Amino acid sequence: MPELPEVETVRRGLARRLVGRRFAAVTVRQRRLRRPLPPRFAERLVGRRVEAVGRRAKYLLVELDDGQVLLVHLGMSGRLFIDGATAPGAHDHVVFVLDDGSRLTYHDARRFGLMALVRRDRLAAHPLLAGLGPEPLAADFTAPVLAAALAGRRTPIKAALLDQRVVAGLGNIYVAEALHRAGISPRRLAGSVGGARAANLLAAIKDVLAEAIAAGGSSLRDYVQATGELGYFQANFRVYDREGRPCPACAAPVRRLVQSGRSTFYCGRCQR
DNA sequence: AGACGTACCTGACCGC
DNA sequence: TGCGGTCAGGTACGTC
Repeated sequence: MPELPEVETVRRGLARRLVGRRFAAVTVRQRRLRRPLPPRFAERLVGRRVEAVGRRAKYLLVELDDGQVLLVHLGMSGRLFIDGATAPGAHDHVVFVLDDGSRLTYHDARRFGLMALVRRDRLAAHPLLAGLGPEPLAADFTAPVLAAALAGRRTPIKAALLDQRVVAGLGNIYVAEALHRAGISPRRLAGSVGGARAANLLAAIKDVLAEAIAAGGSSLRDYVQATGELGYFQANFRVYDREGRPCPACAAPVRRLVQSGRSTFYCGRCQR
Protein backbone atom coordinates (compact mmCIF):
# COMPACT_ATOMS: atom_id res chain seq x y z
CA MET A 1 0.00 0.00 0.00
CA PRO A 2 0.61 3.32 -0.22
CA GLU A 3 2.73 4.47 2.67
CA LEU A 4 3.03 8.08 3.79
CA PRO A 5 4.81 9.44 0.67
CA GLU A 6 2.25 7.87 -1.66
CA VAL A 7 -0.66 9.14 0.43
CA GLU A 8 0.89 12.60 0.52
CA THR A 9 1.31 12.51 -3.25
CA VAL A 10 -2.34 11.58 -3.65
CA ARG A 11 -3.30 14.32 -1.20
CA ARG A 12 -1.54 16.95 -3.27
CA GLY A 13 -3.16 15.72 -6.46
CA LEU A 14 -6.59 15.68 -4.86
CA ALA A 15 -6.17 19.11 -3.32
CA ARG A 16 -5.57 20.61 -6.75
CA ARG A 17 -8.62 18.97 -8.23
CA LEU A 18 -11.13 18.89 -5.37
CA VAL A 19 -10.82 22.05 -3.32
CA GLY A 20 -13.72 24.38 -4.10
CA ARG A 21 -15.64 21.68 -5.98
CA ARG A 22 -18.92 20.16 -4.85
CA PHE A 23 -19.98 16.55 -5.03
CA ALA A 24 -22.77 16.45 -7.61
CA ALA A 25 -23.36 12.71 -7.28
CA VAL A 26 -21.83 9.78 -5.45
CA THR A 27 -22.30 6.20 -6.60
CA VAL A 28 -21.49 3.32 -4.30
CA ARG A 29 -20.86 0.14 -6.27
CA GLN A 30 -19.44 -1.88 -3.39
CA ARG A 31 -19.94 -0.78 0.21
CA ARG A 32 -18.05 -3.65 1.81
CA LEU A 33 -14.49 -2.43 2.19
CA ARG A 34 -12.38 -3.23 5.25
CA ARG A 35 -15.37 -1.88 7.11
CA PRO A 36 -18.70 -1.10 5.45
CA LEU A 37 -19.13 2.42 4.14
CA PRO A 38 -21.05 4.60 6.64
CA PRO A 39 -24.85 4.64 6.50
CA ARG A 40 -26.30 7.08 3.97
CA PHE A 41 -22.79 7.66 2.65
CA ALA A 42 -23.76 9.12 -0.72
CA GLU A 43 -26.59 11.27 0.71
CA ARG A 44 -24.25 12.80 3.27
CA LEU A 45 -21.78 13.83 0.57
CA VAL A 46 -23.93 15.07 -2.28
CA GLY A 47 -24.07 18.87 -2.38
CA ARG A 48 -21.09 19.28 -0.04
CA ARG A 49 -18.18 21.45 -1.08
CA VAL A 50 -14.58 20.42 -0.42
CA GLU A 51 -12.73 23.00 1.66
CA ALA A 52 -9.36 21.28 2.04
CA VAL A 53 -7.64 17.94 1.63
CA GLY A 54 -5.38 17.04 4.54
CA ARG A 55 -3.52 13.99 5.73
CA ARG A 56 -2.79 12.30 9.03
CA ALA A 57 -0.40 9.34 8.81
CA LYS A 58 -1.77 7.27 5.91
CA TYR A 59 -5.27 8.73 6.17
CA LEU A 60 -6.58 11.28 3.70
CA LEU A 61 -8.84 13.88 5.32
CA VAL A 62 -11.27 15.51 2.90
CA GLU A 63 -12.73 18.46 4.78
CA LEU A 64 -16.28 19.41 3.81
CA ASP A 65 -18.26 22.62 4.16
CA ASP A 66 -20.70 21.17 6.69
CA GLY A 67 -18.04 20.30 9.26
CA GLN A 68 -17.73 16.68 8.25
CA VAL A 69 -14.46 15.08 7.23
CA LEU A 70 -14.33 12.23 4.74
CA LEU A 71 -11.59 9.98 6.00
CA VAL A 72 -10.02 7.64 3.43
CA HIS A 73 -7.45 4.91 3.97
CA LEU A 74 -6.14 3.22 0.84
CA GLY A 75 -5.19 -0.05 2.50
CA MET A 76 -2.75 -2.00 0.37
CA SER A 77 -4.25 -1.66 -3.06
CA GLY A 78 -6.49 1.41 -2.92
CA ARG A 79 -6.21 4.06 -5.61
CA LEU A 80 -7.97 7.33 -6.21
CA PHE A 81 -7.92 8.76 -9.68
CA ILE A 82 -9.59 11.47 -11.62
CA ASP A 83 -10.83 10.11 -14.90
CA GLY A 84 -13.03 11.08 -17.77
CA ALA A 85 -16.36 9.52 -18.58
CA THR A 86 -15.25 5.91 -18.98
CA ALA A 87 -17.58 3.32 -17.52
CA PRO A 88 -16.57 2.05 -14.07
CA GLY A 89 -14.62 -1.19 -14.20
CA ALA A 90 -13.92 -4.07 -11.87
CA HIS A 91 -13.01 -2.95 -8.34
CA ASP A 92 -14.13 0.62 -8.94
CA HIS A 93 -16.08 0.75 -5.68
CA VAL A 94 -17.06 4.41 -5.31
CA VAL A 95 -17.47 7.07 -7.99
CA PHE A 96 -17.64 10.74 -6.95
CA VAL A 97 -18.97 13.04 -9.65
CA LEU A 98 -17.89 16.65 -9.16
CA ASP A 99 -19.79 19.78 -10.09
CA ASP A 100 -17.41 20.49 -12.96
CA GLY A 101 -18.30 17.13 -14.50
CA SER A 102 -15.03 15.41 -13.60
CA ARG A 103 -15.07 12.12 -11.75
CA LEU A 104 -13.06 10.78 -8.87
CA THR A 105 -12.98 6.98 -8.67
CA TYR A 106 -11.98 4.85 -5.69
CA HIS A 107 -10.53 1.56 -6.93
CA ASP A 108 -9.35 -1.17 -4.55
CA ALA A 109 -8.89 -4.76 -5.69
CA ARG A 110 -8.19 -6.16 -2.24
CA ARG A 111 -10.72 -3.98 -0.40
CA PHE A 112 -8.39 -3.41 2.55
CA GLY A 113 -9.09 0.31 2.35
CA LEU A 114 -11.83 2.13 4.24
CA MET A 115 -13.81 5.35 4.35
CA ALA A 116 -15.48 7.05 7.28
CA LEU A 117 -17.35 10.29 7.88
CA VAL A 118 -16.37 12.10 11.06
CA ARG A 119 -17.22 15.49 12.50
CA ARG A 120 -14.18 17.72 12.33
CA ASP A 121 -14.33 18.53 16.04
CA ARG A 122 -14.24 14.82 16.84
CA LEU A 123 -11.45 13.92 14.46
CA ALA A 124 -8.61 13.79 16.97
CA ALA A 125 -10.64 11.57 19.28
CA HIS A 126 -11.78 9.20 16.54
CA PRO A 127 -10.66 5.61 17.23
CA LEU A 128 -8.89 5.36 13.88
CA LEU A 129 -6.75 8.40 14.62
CA ALA A 130 -6.57 8.71 18.40
CA GLY A 131 -3.80 6.18 18.91
CA LEU A 132 -1.51 7.31 16.13
CA GLY A 133 2.02 8.35 17.00
CA PRO A 134 3.76 11.49 15.79
CA GLU A 135 3.88 12.63 12.17
CA PRO A 136 7.40 11.71 11.11
CA LEU A 137 7.99 14.92 9.16
CA ALA A 138 6.71 17.22 11.90
CA ALA A 139 9.23 19.44 13.66
CA ASP A 140 8.25 18.03 17.03
CA PHE A 141 9.22 14.49 15.99
CA THR A 142 12.72 14.60 17.39
CA ALA A 143 15.38 12.08 18.38
CA PRO A 144 14.43 12.20 22.08
CA VAL A 145 10.77 11.63 21.15
CA LEU A 146 11.69 8.63 19.00
CA ALA A 147 14.07 7.24 21.62
CA ALA A 148 11.40 7.56 24.29
CA ALA A 149 8.89 5.68 22.14
CA LEU A 150 11.38 2.85 21.62
CA ALA A 151 12.72 2.70 25.16
CA GLY A 152 12.11 -0.60 26.92
CA ARG A 153 10.60 -2.29 23.91
CA ARG A 154 11.92 -5.78 23.37
CA THR A 155 10.54 -6.18 19.87
CA PRO A 156 12.80 -5.85 16.81
CA ILE A 157 13.20 -2.28 15.58
CA LYS A 158 11.62 -3.33 12.27
CA ALA A 159 8.38 -4.27 14.03
CA ALA A 160 8.46 -1.21 16.28
CA LEU A 161 8.69 1.16 13.31
CA LEU A 162 5.75 -0.54 11.63
CA ASP A 163 3.72 0.09 14.80
CA GLN A 164 1.75 3.23 13.96
CA ARG A 165 1.67 4.20 17.65
CA VAL A 166 5.45 4.70 17.62
CA VAL A 167 5.53 6.82 14.49
CA ALA A 168 2.67 7.17 12.04
CA GLY A 169 3.01 6.63 8.33
CA LEU A 170 5.85 4.18 7.79
CA GLY A 171 5.19 0.84 6.11
CA ASN A 172 7.26 -2.11 5.02
CA ILE A 173 9.16 -0.31 2.27
CA TYR A 174 10.20 2.85 4.06
CA VAL A 175 11.06 1.05 7.28
CA ALA A 176 13.54 -1.07 5.32
CA GLU A 177 14.94 1.97 3.54
CA ALA A 178 15.24 4.05 6.73
CA LEU A 179 16.98 1.28 8.66
CA HIS A 180 19.46 0.82 5.85
CA ARG A 181 20.23 4.53 5.71
CA ALA A 182 20.69 4.59 9.48
CA GLY A 183 22.94 1.49 9.48
CA ILE A 184 20.68 -0.29 11.96
CA SER A 185 19.89 -3.99 11.73
CA PRO A 186 16.17 -4.74 11.44
CA ARG A 187 16.70 -7.39 14.14
CA ARG A 188 18.14 -5.03 16.72
CA LEU A 189 15.89 -4.70 19.75
CA ALA A 190 13.95 -1.45 19.63
CA GLY A 191 14.90 -0.60 23.19
CA SER A 192 18.58 -0.53 22.22
CA VAL A 193 18.03 2.27 19.72
CA GLY A 194 18.73 5.47 21.65
CA GLY A 195 21.19 8.32 21.69
CA ALA A 196 23.18 8.66 18.48
CA ARG A 197 21.43 5.65 16.91
CA ALA A 198 18.05 7.23 17.47
CA ALA A 199 19.33 10.50 16.03
CA ASN A 200 20.61 8.70 12.92
CA LEU A 201 17.37 6.81 12.55
CA LEU A 202 15.32 9.97 12.94
CA ALA A 203 17.31 11.69 10.20
CA ALA A 204 17.04 8.63 7.96
CA ILE A 205 13.25 8.48 8.36
CA LYS A 206 12.81 12.15 7.58
CA ASP A 207 15.22 12.06 4.64
CA VAL A 208 13.76 9.00 2.94
CA LEU A 209 10.19 10.24 3.32
CA ALA A 210 11.03 13.71 2.05
CA GLU A 211 12.90 12.31 -0.94
CA ALA A 212 10.09 9.92 -1.76
CA ILE A 213 7.51 12.69 -1.61
CA ALA A 214 9.67 14.85 -3.85
CA ALA A 215 9.79 11.97 -6.34
CA GLY A 216 6.03 11.56 -6.30
CA GLY A 217 6.02 8.38 -4.23
CA SER A 218 6.80 4.85 -5.25
CA SER A 219 4.83 2.73 -7.61
CA LEU A 220 4.71 -0.99 -7.15
CA ARG A 221 2.26 -3.24 -8.81
CA ASP A 222 -0.92 -1.36 -8.14
CA TYR A 223 -0.26 2.13 -6.91
CA VAL A 224 -0.97 5.13 -9.13
CA GLN A 225 -1.11 8.80 -8.18
CA ALA A 226 -4.29 10.84 -8.11
CA THR A 227 -3.49 12.11 -11.57
CA GLY A 228 -2.93 8.59 -12.87
CA GLU A 229 0.79 9.07 -13.26
CA LEU A 230 3.35 6.77 -11.75
CA GLY A 231 5.66 7.85 -8.96
CA TYR A 232 9.26 6.97 -9.54
CA PHE A 233 10.88 6.72 -6.13
CA GLN A 234 11.14 2.95 -6.45
CA ALA A 235 14.14 3.56 -8.70
CA ASN A 236 15.84 4.89 -5.57
CA PHE A 237 15.26 1.88 -3.33
CA ARG A 238 18.54 0.83 -1.75
CA VAL A 239 17.39 -2.48 -0.26
CA TYR A 240 13.64 -2.98 -0.66
CA ASP A 241 12.87 -5.79 -3.11
CA ARG A 242 16.56 -5.99 -4.05
CA GLU A 243 17.49 -9.37 -2.60
CA GLY A 244 20.84 -10.56 -3.97
CA ARG A 245 21.68 -7.27 -5.60
CA PRO A 246 24.58 -5.19 -4.29
CA CYS A 247 24.14 -2.85 -1.37
CA PRO A 248 24.67 0.65 -2.80
CA ALA A 249 26.89 1.50 0.16
CA CYS A 250 29.20 -1.54 0.40
CA ALA A 251 28.29 -3.84 -2.52
CA ALA A 252 27.53 -6.83 -0.29
CA PRO A 253 24.44 -8.67 -1.52
CA VAL A 254 21.16 -7.42 -0.06
CA ARG A 255 19.56 -10.06 2.12
CA ARG A 256 15.95 -10.91 2.86
CA LEU A 257 14.46 -12.27 6.04
CA VAL A 258 10.93 -12.70 7.33
CA GLN A 259 9.90 -10.87 10.49
CA SER A 260 6.40 -11.29 11.89
CA GLY A 261 5.34 -12.69 8.57
CA ARG A 262 6.66 -9.87 6.40
CA SER A 263 9.70 -9.57 4.18
CA THR A 264 12.55 -7.45 5.44
CA PHE A 265 15.36 -6.42 3.10
CA TYR A 266 18.67 -5.29 4.57
CA CYS A 267 22.44 -5.27 4.22
CA GLY A 268 24.09 -7.63 6.68
CA ARG A 269 27.35 -5.69 6.45
CA CYS A 270 26.19 -2.08 6.77
CA GLN A 271 23.40 -2.65 9.26
CA ARG A 272 24.29 -3.58 12.84
C1' DA B 1 1.39 -4.86 28.51
C1' DG B 2 3.14 -6.56 24.70
C1' DA B 3 4.18 -9.83 21.08
C1' DC B 4 2.69 -13.09 17.85
C1' DG B 5 -0.21 -15.39 14.44
C1' DT B 6 -4.09 -14.92 11.66
C1' DA B 7 -7.74 -12.90 9.02
C1' DC B 8 -9.57 -9.81 5.63
C1' DC B 9 -9.45 -10.06 -0.38
C1' DT B 10 -7.83 -10.33 -5.07
C1' DG B 11 -4.35 -10.52 -8.54
C1' DA B 12 0.28 -11.40 -10.34
C1' DC B 13 3.67 -14.47 -10.94
C1' DC B 14 6.24 -18.82 -10.95
C1' DG B 15 6.97 -23.66 -11.59
C1' DC B 16 5.07 -27.78 -13.21
C1' DT C 1 -3.13 -23.34 -21.25
C1' DG C 2 -4.20 -24.40 -16.75
C1' DC C 3 -3.46 -25.31 -11.95
C1' DG C 4 -1.75 -24.77 -7.43
C1' DG C 5 1.23 -22.41 -4.37
C1' DT C 6 3.26 -18.09 -2.81
C1' DC C 7 3.58 -13.38 -2.28
C1' DA C 8 2.03 -8.37 -2.03
C1' DG C 9 2.36 -1.52 0.10
C1' DG C 10 -1.96 -2.44 6.03
C1' DT C 11 -4.49 -2.98 10.04
C1' DA C 12 -7.30 -5.25 13.66
C1' DC C 13 -8.31 -8.90 16.52
C1' DG C 14 -7.78 -12.97 19.37
C1' DT C 15 -4.61 -15.53 22.17
C1' DC C 16 -0.83 -16.44 24.95
